[in-house]
Amino acid sequence: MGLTKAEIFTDEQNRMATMLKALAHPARIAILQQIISANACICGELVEELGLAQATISQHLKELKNAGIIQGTIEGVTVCYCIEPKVWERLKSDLAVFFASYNEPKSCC
Amino acid sequence: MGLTKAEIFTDEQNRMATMLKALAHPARIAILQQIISANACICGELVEELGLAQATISQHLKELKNAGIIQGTIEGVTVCYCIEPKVWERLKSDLAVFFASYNEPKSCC
DNA sequence: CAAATCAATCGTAATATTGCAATAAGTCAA
DNA sequence: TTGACTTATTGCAATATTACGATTGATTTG
Repeated sequence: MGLTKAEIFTDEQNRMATMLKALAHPARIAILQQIISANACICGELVEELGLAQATISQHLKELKNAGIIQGTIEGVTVCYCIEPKVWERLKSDLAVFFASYNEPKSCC
Repeated sequence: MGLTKAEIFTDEQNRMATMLKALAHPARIAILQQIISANACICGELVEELGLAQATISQHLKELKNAGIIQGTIEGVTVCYCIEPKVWERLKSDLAVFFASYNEPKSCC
């Protein structure tokens, strides 16, 4: 169907999956790495750095923005993107909790 | 197109995106939580726990297995799934590094 | 061996995603 | 106001994903 049955899962599971999906593309990973390494923000330099069309980059930025991971501020002609600290920290800690919930193999198949 | 241009990204970015994509579905999050909380392993109990058809669960398990996150062992008639410790730990640490690469807002838009 | 049981696979339908060209929309500078 | 420039949006085309019924394959039990 291509349609997730969101109603049978918990809010936590849905939220987590949504955030992970926003990250689950190499272009979006690359965009985030660029934004982070440029310390402050970036705009259409992303189009030059990555080898994708402007429309494509804009679309990926939109998805990251929809997930709340980044924030975009219009600065004259350009748009400045940066990490949304609270969402970033929350996701970071949610993932840490999730991954910590598995504690080594005691006995297994 | 629906086809990612994997060749323009680094191996690291592609690998990370692939792993995240494997996690990026509420059913797969739920499956992993079940496997973890059942301490050892599980099999078709997942079909009962989650409200999805057997074929659907099997498909999700296959994706997790393809990503290397879980491992399945045939035990008679049933199949026992469990976390693959090494892959789990590696992903855990890769994500920790990724999320730690952003250190609070110094000055931003 | 036959029946029962469990899981994987196949086939199909209904979306979703990715990527881009073309175009629109916004802002600055002259 | 008119260009020039930057980003967003629209409209495709080409896959990919999600879900399930039906079937197949493997294994145990009667």
